Amino acid sequence: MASSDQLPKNYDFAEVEERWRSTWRDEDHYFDRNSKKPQFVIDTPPPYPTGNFHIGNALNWCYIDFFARYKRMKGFNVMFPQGWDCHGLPTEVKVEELNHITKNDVSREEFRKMCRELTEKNIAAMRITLRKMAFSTDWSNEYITMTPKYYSKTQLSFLRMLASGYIYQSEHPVNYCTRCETAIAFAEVAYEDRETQLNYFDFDGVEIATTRPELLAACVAVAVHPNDERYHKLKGTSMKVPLFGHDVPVVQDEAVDPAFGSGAVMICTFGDKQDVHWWKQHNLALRKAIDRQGKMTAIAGKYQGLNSTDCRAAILADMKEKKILHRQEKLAQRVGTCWRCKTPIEILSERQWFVKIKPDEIQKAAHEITWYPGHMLLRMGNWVEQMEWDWCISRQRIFATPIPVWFCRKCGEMVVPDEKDLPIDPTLVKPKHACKKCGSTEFDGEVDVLDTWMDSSISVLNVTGWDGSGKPPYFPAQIRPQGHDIIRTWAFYTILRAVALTGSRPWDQILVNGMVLGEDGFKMSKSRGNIIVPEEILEKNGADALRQWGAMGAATGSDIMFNWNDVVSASRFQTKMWNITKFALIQLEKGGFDKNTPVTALADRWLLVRLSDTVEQVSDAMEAYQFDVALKAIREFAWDALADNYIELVKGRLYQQDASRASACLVLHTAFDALCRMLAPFTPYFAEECYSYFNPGQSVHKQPWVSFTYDDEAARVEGNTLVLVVAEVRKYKHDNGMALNAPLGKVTIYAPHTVNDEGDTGRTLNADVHWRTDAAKLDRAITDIDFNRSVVGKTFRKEGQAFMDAVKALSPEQLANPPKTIQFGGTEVALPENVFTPKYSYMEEGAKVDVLTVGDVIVTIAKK
RNA sequence: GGGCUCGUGGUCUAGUCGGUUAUGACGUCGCCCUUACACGGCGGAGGUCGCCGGUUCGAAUCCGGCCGGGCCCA
Repeated sequence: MASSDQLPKNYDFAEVEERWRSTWRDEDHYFDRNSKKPQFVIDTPPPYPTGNFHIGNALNWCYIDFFARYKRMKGFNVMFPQGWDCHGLPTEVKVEELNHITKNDVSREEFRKMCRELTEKNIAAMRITLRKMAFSTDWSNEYITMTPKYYSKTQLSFLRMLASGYIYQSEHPVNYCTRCETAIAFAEVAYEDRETQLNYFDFDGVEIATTRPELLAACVAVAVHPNDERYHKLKGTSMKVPLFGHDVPVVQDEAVDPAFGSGAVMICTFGDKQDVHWWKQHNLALRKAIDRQGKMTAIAGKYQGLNSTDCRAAILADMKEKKILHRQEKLAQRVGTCWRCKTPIEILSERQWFVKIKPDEIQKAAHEITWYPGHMLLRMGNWVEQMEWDWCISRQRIFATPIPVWFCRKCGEMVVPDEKDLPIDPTLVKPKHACKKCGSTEFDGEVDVLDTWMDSSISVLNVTGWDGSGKPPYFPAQIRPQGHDIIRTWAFYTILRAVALTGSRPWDQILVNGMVLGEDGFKMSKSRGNIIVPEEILEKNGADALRQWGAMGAATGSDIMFNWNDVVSASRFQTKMWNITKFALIQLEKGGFDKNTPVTALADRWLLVRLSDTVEQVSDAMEAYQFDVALKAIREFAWDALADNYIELVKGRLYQQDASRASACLVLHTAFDALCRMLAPFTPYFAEECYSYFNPGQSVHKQPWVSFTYDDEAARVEGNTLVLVVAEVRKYKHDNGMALNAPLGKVTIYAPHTVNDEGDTGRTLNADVHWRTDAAKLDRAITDIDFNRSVVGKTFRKEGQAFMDAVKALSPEQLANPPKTIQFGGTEVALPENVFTPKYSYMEEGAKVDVLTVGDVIVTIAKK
């Protein structure tokens, strides 16, 4: 044990956190591949390396670290890996920005190199924040998706799914961002409200309303509702498209809303998802009017080369000139946009690669996973149920995992590499063998690359040791922690891939965290100016305070508003605990106790009962990932039970030197030790610091989780009474304008049981206290009656009020000594036990005394 | 329009398989520098638990409707 004068007066989080950070060793958090302990593998989210670890990440990682540390203390072999999901557009855009180039100004390889360098720099910056936050990361299991080691696994998974028929290529309409010049998946489409114009124009004699006149060239049909009598005569005919002159059929479809616009609608390839639907259903022609750059194609005739906005204006102008534009109306609509750049997406038909979605097997696996909170499973279910198209996994970009296939230049045959040659970039290397079909040695490498989610959706396979040969050794993982915003992407794709590649669910449990909102209750955004970065909190209040906010800010799973109040109260709790530490150290260094000291005094036994309850509550909450409940119970025990009640009660005993002192010392030590351990997952720096003063050279993070139990029902009941009595007398002092330590004179406590308080009550109240078990010899008058309404209601139901009136009508003698039965409403009924408590006013031996009642305990205070 | 979710003192929040006086934090007001702590202690004020209706002896809690916020999706 260290000496108490080594403790600084104030807790200096900056100094302490820095010191432990440089003391702790990474190896202590490594997953042990030779361990016999049960495994607990975490499928940590690999963040996108933007260079800034934002507060949403921080919350997510707090949860992970809480249970990672808890599980280690519980004896699990924990793997808390750290990945980095590198590929993708934002980095490409950033590189273009920083270097003032576009991706086409340099070679693909040069561009990739620039992306890699930026990513490495960003990862380095984010690692520093992770370390400051004291996350117990397993750095031996770090993975970076842009490295050959990782993306060879991505490519292997691609080849396996290609071989098993999950992956195919096909020409199919896809969502396409013409600014990013790439296909995107539905999960990457963000819908935004926009105001647009609905244009009514003459379409070969029929009025048609459209929001997208620029797609006139891509018109392939006119659709009407089959029951719409206005258009019965059009059935089976064809119509001439204005301005362009090609003929299109008239089709009938129930999905046409006769009340919208004119009730006749033109089908274009493709204005929206509905067009795709109709196009498939009615087997219509395909007319591509917009190309990958968003420019009008040759079929747009004189409009060729215009972008869609200019084309729209030009076509409307031409319609006006031809006097076929009838009118225009404003219309609010939701348009699909690219979630990264907010450009409205186009639906283009392109040759792309797809992953087959099999809803049933995904649902089955999703249901085998335990979801925290449970309702998040519904979100997954809803998403799976309404999937219409397969997952488009090809992208026309550069910084991504290459699709490892070639095509024979002569016969078009697809050629794949040997698995042992992975990773490969088919644009840089050639196949090792000639084409099996035609013998040609001329090939074109696939230039499309993979969707980033193809990398990250095998994170769990990567960490559990998947290499394509049999079941991965640590699969499935125990838990996936992630936010609810990426259920439809990361969680969904991971389940899909795990099932496709291994046939089973990827994890046992999934813990879904909420979003972090700004202090104003809105999503954090630059425009609102409500962004809080973790670094700012680390600077002002330290990692432990930030972590406490993460635990207590809201129930696990619900959205959490950032709140400086919570950070401040977290810091105050640390101050309080720091002083408890100091007090305990000062008392315990005086010595005089050992583990075999008998614990006899009521206050001591009571605290052990409270501690036992707390340990149980906290442990249960940790198992259920209810970090708010756990930390709240810890704080309540430390602040309320230990500091405000117990220490105040036994202070006097600790200041003196006798046998009863040892009992208090043992209890104090037991409680303090348990507190350090329970705090360890939440406030690792702080818990380590406190623990180290009592156990120099030892780390609290290597101790087992608390398993303390103490069963003493009498101590619970009587101790609660004791605490309430003391509080009541303090309040009495307060009400009488006395200082809390002012001497009080004779206090007599009439309790139903003997109380061995070792003089604690008298010392803490600074009074001449006498505990007695006999009945108080008081003249008492009943002033009121308290009913136990839960008993009254259960027993008498509707007659409850009548019963209470009957009791009130009893004489004072009867109330003081209640009969077994009572009459009311014409019948005689048994008087239930504990159904009422009379309120008394007391006189002791004719002398003036103040009387307090606490439950069934009577306290008389004889004034001096 | 659909699904999910939330609505509790000035602010944030716990409680929600019904039951005596609705939890805590921050703020606020009063008293107290008691040999761990004034970054503290003790106490007070402050709530028609979104609104309306129902079930019940009894509803923040269960049911129905409405209003409002958030997220996801049409």
